[in-house]
Amino acid sequence: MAMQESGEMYLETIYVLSQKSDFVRAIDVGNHMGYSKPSVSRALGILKKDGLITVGDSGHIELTKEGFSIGKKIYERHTVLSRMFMALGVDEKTATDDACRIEHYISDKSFKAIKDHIEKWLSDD
Amino acid sequence: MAMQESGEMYLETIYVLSQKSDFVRAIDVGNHMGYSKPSVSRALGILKKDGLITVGDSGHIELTKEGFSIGKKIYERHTVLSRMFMALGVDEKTATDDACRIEHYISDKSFKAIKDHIEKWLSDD
DNA sequence: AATTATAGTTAGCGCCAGCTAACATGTCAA
DNA sequence: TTGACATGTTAGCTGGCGCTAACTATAATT
Repeated sequence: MAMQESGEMYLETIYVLSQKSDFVRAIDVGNHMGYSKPSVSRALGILKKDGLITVGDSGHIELTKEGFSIGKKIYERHTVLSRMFMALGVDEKTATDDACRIEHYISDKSFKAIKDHIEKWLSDD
Repeated sequence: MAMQESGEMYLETIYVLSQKSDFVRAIDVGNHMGYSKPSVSRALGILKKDGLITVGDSGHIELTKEGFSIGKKIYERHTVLSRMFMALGVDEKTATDDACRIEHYISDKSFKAIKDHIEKWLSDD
């Protein structure tokens, strides 16, 4: 089945936390997202079942190749969309909040179109 | 409670159908959205309870002032976002599909920023 | 008048994805 | 060693919002 907003958010969070720490545990994900332990536990179970993460005996979460590529993709959208909104004069909080929702709903095609456009636009100006 | 994507879609649909017809019934909404009668029936019940629509004895649906303003607002976002994506070179189907989801998730601030920008950008070019 | 079609509702199912309560484990400190 | 805190899981609740099946009521057709 197609990845849901929820699953993408978990993967993105794991991706981001992995950049900053040597390891990522369920509790870290929950703290970062503001979700309860059981919610995280179940969500990770699904991601594991779907082959998007692996969890070692120590509880350390690793993204699989596919999980990594989704997490990274969503995070890139997040940064590009946030920067776009801020470049348009939107305050940081609103920009990142909006990016955080839209990142899950925009198609590859439209995202690429936006990205290409703002690159051109920001360099021309 | 805050308006959900689902409720906004119903209001937008009723708004659009109202522009084209003398009256709008539940069945028309269902046909347009591709939803079953019971789904529409319940959704309309909620919108009615929330004071966003009224339904006369004939089954004709009317938007209240508040329902109208939401429907109109979402529809405006739909058209502006669609046109934006198409102006960026995205095909019509993708553009409208994306607009149809994003229209529910973008803040007023960011939408206004985008709208202002593309107006300027399209006129400059 | 009897049948059939159209419109709407009620009851109940399923999936998603939060939540709390309660419990199992493991580690660390008194 | 024992008690407390941290981490994770299980069971079960909730609300959102699709669905089908089955019913009612009204309108149109034969």
